[in-house]
Amino acid sequence: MCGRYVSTATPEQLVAEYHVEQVCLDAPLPPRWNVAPTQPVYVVATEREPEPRRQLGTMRWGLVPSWEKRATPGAGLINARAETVATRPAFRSALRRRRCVVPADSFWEWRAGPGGSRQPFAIARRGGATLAFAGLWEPWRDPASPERVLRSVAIITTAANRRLAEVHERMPVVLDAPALDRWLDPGTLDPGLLLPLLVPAPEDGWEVWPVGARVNSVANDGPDLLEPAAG
DNA sequence: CCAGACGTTGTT
DNA sequence: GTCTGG
DNA sequence: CCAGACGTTGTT
DNA sequence: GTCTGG
Repeated sequence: MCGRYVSTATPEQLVAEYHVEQVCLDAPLPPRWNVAPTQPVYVVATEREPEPRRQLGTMRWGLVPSWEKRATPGAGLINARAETVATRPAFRSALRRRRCVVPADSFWEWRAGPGGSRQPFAIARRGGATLAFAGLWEPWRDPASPERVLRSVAIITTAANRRLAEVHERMPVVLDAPALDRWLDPGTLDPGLLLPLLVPAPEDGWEVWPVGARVNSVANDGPDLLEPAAG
Protein backbone atom coordinates (compact mmCIF):
# COMPACT_ATOMS: atom_id res chain seq x y z
CA MET A 1 0.00 0.00 0.00
CA CYS A 2 1.20 3.45 0.55
CA GLY A 3 1.03 4.96 3.99
CA ARG A 4 4.22 6.99 4.18
CA TYR A 5 6.43 8.64 1.56
CA VAL A 6 9.18 11.14 0.73
CA SER A 7 8.51 14.54 -0.84
CA THR A 8 11.38 17.02 -1.08
CA ALA A 9 10.56 18.89 -4.30
CA THR A 10 10.08 22.64 -4.24
CA PRO A 11 6.99 24.23 -5.79
CA GLU A 12 9.24 25.53 -8.57
CA GLN A 13 10.42 22.01 -9.36
CA LEU A 14 6.86 20.68 -9.35
CA VAL A 15 5.65 23.49 -11.60
CA ALA A 16 8.32 22.60 -14.13
CA GLU A 17 7.93 18.84 -13.87
CA TYR A 18 4.14 18.76 -14.14
CA HIS A 19 3.65 21.75 -16.46
CA VAL A 20 1.61 23.52 -13.80
CA GLU A 21 -0.16 26.67 -15.02
CA GLN A 22 -1.51 27.96 -11.72
CA VAL A 23 0.00 27.79 -8.24
CA CYS A 24 -2.44 27.94 -5.35
CA LEU A 25 -0.35 27.84 -2.15
CA ASP A 26 -0.49 29.71 1.14
CA ALA A 27 3.10 28.76 1.82
CA PRO A 28 5.46 26.16 0.37
CA LEU A 29 5.74 22.87 2.23
CA PRO A 30 9.18 22.05 3.60
CA PRO A 31 11.09 19.06 2.24
CA ARG A 32 9.82 15.95 4.02
CA TRP A 33 11.25 12.44 4.23
CA ASN A 34 8.42 11.10 6.39
CA VAL A 35 5.12 12.35 5.01
CA ALA A 36 2.24 10.75 6.94
CA PRO A 37 -1.56 10.64 6.71
CA THR A 38 -3.39 13.72 8.05
CA GLN A 39 -0.56 15.99 6.90
CA PRO A 40 -0.76 18.54 4.07
CA VAL A 41 0.72 17.25 0.81
CA TYR A 42 1.32 18.64 -2.66
CA VAL A 43 -1.32 17.79 -5.23
CA VAL A 44 -1.47 18.51 -8.96
CA ALA A 45 -4.99 18.63 -10.36
CA THR A 46 -6.87 20.17 -13.26
CA GLU A 47 -8.92 23.22 -12.42
CA ARG A 48 -11.95 23.27 -14.75
CA GLU A 49 -13.06 26.91 -14.60
CA PRO A 50 -12.87 29.22 -16.44
CA GLU A 51 -10.90 26.86 -18.66
CA PRO A 52 -8.90 23.73 -17.88
CA ARG A 53 -5.59 24.58 -16.23
CA ARG A 54 -3.14 22.42 -14.37
CA GLN A 55 -2.94 23.59 -10.78
CA LEU A 56 -0.54 22.93 -7.88
CA GLY A 57 -1.94 23.08 -4.36
CA THR A 58 -1.85 21.36 -1.00
CA MET A 59 -4.46 19.05 0.51
CA ARG A 60 -4.87 16.94 3.62
CA TRP A 61 -3.78 13.34 3.05
CA GLY A 62 -6.73 11.18 4.12
CA LEU A 63 -9.87 11.73 2.09
CA VAL A 64 -12.88 12.92 4.07
CA PRO A 65 -16.08 11.92 2.24
CA SER A 66 -18.44 14.84 1.73
CA TRP A 67 -21.13 13.25 3.92
CA GLU A 68 -18.95 13.08 7.05
CA LYS A 69 -20.19 15.10 10.02
CA ARG A 70 -16.72 15.71 11.37
CA ALA A 71 -13.65 16.67 9.40
CA THR A 72 -11.28 14.22 11.02
CA PRO A 73 -12.61 10.74 11.72
CA GLY A 74 -9.10 9.44 12.24
CA ALA A 75 -6.84 9.62 9.24
CA GLY A 76 -9.69 9.39 6.75
CA LEU A 77 -9.37 7.29 3.61
CA ILE A 78 -5.66 7.36 2.86
CA ASN A 79 -5.86 4.79 0.03
CA ALA A 80 -8.41 3.74 -2.59
CA ARG A 81 -8.24 0.34 -4.24
CA ALA A 82 -7.94 0.55 -8.04
CA GLU A 83 -10.02 -2.62 -8.32
CA THR A 84 -13.08 -1.04 -6.68
CA VAL A 85 -12.62 2.71 -7.07
CA ALA A 86 -15.20 2.99 -9.85
CA THR A 87 -18.02 1.59 -7.72
CA ARG A 88 -17.32 2.62 -4.11
CA PRO A 89 -19.61 5.47 -3.05
CA ALA A 90 -16.69 7.18 -1.34
CA PHE A 91 -14.67 7.44 -4.58
CA ARG A 92 -17.01 7.04 -7.56
CA SER A 93 -17.72 10.69 -8.25
CA ALA A 94 -14.14 11.71 -7.54
CA LEU A 95 -12.98 9.22 -10.19
CA ARG A 96 -15.06 11.07 -12.75
CA ARG A 97 -14.39 14.63 -11.75
CA ARG A 98 -11.64 15.00 -9.14
CA ARG A 99 -8.59 13.07 -10.23
CA CYS A 100 -5.18 14.30 -9.17
CA VAL A 101 -1.53 13.39 -8.88
CA VAL A 102 0.49 13.26 -5.67
CA PRO A 103 4.19 13.89 -6.39
CA ALA A 104 6.76 11.86 -4.46
CA ASP A 105 10.46 11.07 -4.48
CA SER A 106 10.09 7.58 -3.04
CA PHE A 107 7.92 5.73 -0.54
CA TRP A 108 8.10 3.45 2.47
CA GLU A 109 6.70 -0.03 2.94
CA TRP A 110 6.83 -2.38 5.92
CA ARG A 111 7.53 -6.07 5.38
CA ALA A 112 5.74 -8.31 7.85
CA GLY A 113 8.03 -10.74 9.60
CA PRO A 114 7.54 -13.55 12.10
CA GLY A 115 5.96 -12.66 15.39
CA GLY A 116 4.36 -9.51 14.07
CA SER A 117 7.70 -7.79 13.38
CA ARG A 118 7.76 -5.06 10.77
CA GLN A 119 10.87 -4.18 8.76
CA PRO A 120 10.67 -0.84 6.92
CA PHE A 121 11.95 -0.53 3.34
CA ALA A 122 12.61 2.44 1.11
CA ILE A 123 11.37 2.10 -2.48
CA ALA A 124 12.63 4.41 -5.22
CA ARG A 125 13.18 4.44 -8.94
CA ARG A 126 16.68 3.53 -10.01
CA GLY A 127 18.36 6.70 -11.18
CA GLY A 128 16.29 8.85 -8.87
CA ALA A 129 13.33 9.58 -11.15
CA THR A 130 10.38 11.03 -9.26
CA LEU A 131 7.02 9.33 -8.83
CA ALA A 132 3.52 10.52 -9.73
CA PHE A 133 0.97 8.73 -7.55
CA ALA A 134 -2.57 8.58 -8.92
CA GLY A 135 -4.95 10.23 -6.46
CA LEU A 136 -8.53 11.32 -5.92
CA TRP A 137 -9.60 14.38 -3.98
CA GLU A 138 -12.77 15.55 -2.34
CA PRO A 139 -14.00 18.86 -0.95
CA TRP A 140 -15.56 18.83 2.52
CA ARG A 141 -17.59 21.62 4.06
CA ASP A 142 -18.35 21.95 7.75
CA PRO A 143 -22.13 22.34 8.06
CA ALA A 144 -21.43 25.03 10.67
CA SER A 145 -19.15 27.08 8.42
CA PRO A 146 -19.73 26.01 4.82
CA GLU A 147 -17.68 28.87 3.40
CA ARG A 148 -14.48 27.09 4.40
CA VAL A 149 -13.55 24.07 2.30
CA LEU A 150 -11.25 21.26 3.38
CA ARG A 151 -9.69 19.51 0.42
CA SER A 152 -8.42 16.02 1.11
CA VAL A 153 -6.83 13.32 -1.02
CA ALA A 154 -6.50 9.54 -1.23
CA ILE A 155 -3.71 7.66 -3.04
CA ILE A 156 -4.85 4.82 -5.30
CA THR A 157 -3.27 1.42 -4.73
CA THR A 158 -3.03 -1.69 -6.86
CA ALA A 159 -1.42 -5.11 -6.67
CA ALA A 160 2.35 -4.92 -6.24
CA ASN A 161 4.46 -5.95 -9.23
CA ARG A 162 6.72 -8.96 -8.72
CA ARG A 163 9.69 -6.87 -7.63
CA LEU A 164 7.86 -4.94 -4.95
CA ALA A 165 5.83 -7.93 -3.85
CA GLU A 166 9.02 -9.07 -2.12
CA VAL A 167 8.21 -6.43 0.45
CA HIS A 168 4.46 -5.89 0.25
CA GLU A 169 1.50 -7.13 -1.77
CA ARG A 170 0.10 -3.67 -2.56
CA MET A 171 1.71 -0.60 -4.10
CA PRO A 172 0.62 2.90 -5.12
CA VAL A 173 -0.43 3.45 -8.72
CA VAL A 174 2.54 5.23 -10.34
CA LEU A 175 1.65 7.02 -13.58
CA ASP A 176 4.08 7.42 -16.48
CA ALA A 177 3.91 10.57 -18.61
CA PRO A 178 1.21 9.49 -21.09
CA ALA A 179 -0.92 7.97 -18.34
CA LEU A 180 -0.55 11.13 -16.28
CA ASP A 181 -1.81 13.29 -19.15
CA ARG A 182 -4.83 11.07 -19.60
CA TRP A 183 -5.47 10.89 -15.85
CA LEU A 184 -5.49 14.69 -15.51
CA ASP A 185 -7.54 15.27 -18.68
CA PRO A 186 -10.88 16.56 -17.38
CA GLY A 187 -12.55 15.52 -20.62
CA THR A 188 -12.13 11.86 -19.74
CA LEU A 189 -15.24 10.79 -17.86
CA ASP A 190 -15.49 7.17 -18.94
CA PRO A 191 -14.14 4.81 -16.26
CA GLY A 192 -13.40 2.40 -19.09
CA LEU A 193 -10.64 4.76 -20.23
CA LEU A 194 -9.39 5.51 -16.72
CA LEU A 195 -9.25 2.10 -15.07
CA PRO A 196 -6.64 0.73 -17.53
CA LEU A 197 -4.28 3.41 -16.17
CA LEU A 198 -4.56 2.06 -12.64
CA VAL A 199 -2.27 -0.92 -13.03
CA PRO A 200 0.98 -2.02 -11.36
CA ALA A 201 4.03 -0.15 -12.61
CA PRO A 202 6.59 -2.24 -14.54
CA GLU A 203 8.71 -4.39 -12.27
CA ASP A 204 12.05 -3.25 -13.68
CA GLY A 205 13.94 -0.16 -12.57
CA TRP A 206 13.21 -0.14 -8.86
CA GLU A 207 15.56 0.10 -5.93
CA VAL A 208 14.33 -1.51 -2.73
CA TRP A 209 16.38 -1.50 0.45
CA PRO A 210 15.84 -2.01 4.18
CA VAL A 211 16.14 1.03 6.42
CA GLY A 212 16.25 1.67 10.15
CA ALA A 213 13.23 1.77 12.43
CA ARG A 214 13.48 5.53 12.90
CA VAL A 215 11.08 5.99 9.98
CA ASN A 216 8.38 4.29 12.05
CA SER A 217 7.78 7.42 14.10
CA VAL A 218 6.40 10.39 12.24
CA ALA A 219 8.34 12.60 14.64
CA ASN A 220 11.54 11.56 12.86
CA ASP A 221 12.42 13.28 9.61
CA GLY A 222 15.45 13.85 7.45
CA PRO A 223 17.44 12.31 4.61
CA ASP A 224 19.14 9.95 7.06
CA LEU A 225 15.93 7.90 7.13
CA LEU A 226 16.95 6.64 3.69
CA GLU A 227 20.25 5.19 4.90
CA PRO A 228 20.45 1.45 4.30
CA ALA A 229 20.21 -0.81 7.32
CA ALA A 230 20.53 -4.53 7.82
CA GLY A 231 17.28 -6.24 6.97
C1' DC B 1 -40.47 2.81 4.20
C1' DC B 2 -36.25 4.14 7.55
C1' DA B 3 -31.56 3.21 9.42
C1' DG B 4 -27.06 2.78 8.75
C1' DA B 5 -23.09 2.33 6.08
C1' DC B 6 -20.07 4.43 3.05
C1' DG B 7 -12.59 2.73 3.31
C1' DT B 8 -7.96 0.16 3.34
C1' DT B 9 -4.51 -2.31 5.57
C1' DG B 10 -2.71 -6.08 8.33
C1' DT B 11 -2.99 -9.61 11.72
C1' DT B 12 -4.88 -13.55 14.10
C1' DG C 1 -8.60 -4.18 21.50
C1' DT C 2 -9.51 0.16 19.20
C1' DC C 3 -9.26 4.81 18.27
C1' DT C 4 -6.72 9.22 17.47
C1' DG C 5 -2.89 11.93 16.01
C1' DG C 6 0.96 12.79 13.12
C1' DC D 1 1.62 3.77 7.67
C1' DC D 2 3.13 3.54 13.03
C1' DA D 3 2.93 5.28 17.88
C1' DG D 4 0.53 6.24 21.68
C1' DA D 5 -3.49 6.89 24.24
C1' DC D 6 -7.30 4.89 26.22
C1' DG D 7 -10.56 8.59 32.44
C1' DT D 8 -12.99 11.46 35.96
C1' DT D 9 -13.14 14.42 39.78
C1' DG D 10 -11.74 18.24 42.25
C1' DT D 11 -8.33 21.43 43.42
C1' DT D 12 -4.51 24.59 42.41
C1' DG E 1 -25.22 12.29 -1.23
C1' DT E 2 -26.38 7.38 -2.32
C1' DC E 3 -26.65 2.62 -1.68
C1' DT E 4 -27.77 -1.62 1.04
C1' DG E 5 -30.19 -4.19 4.46
C1' DG E 6 -34.10 -5.09 7.11
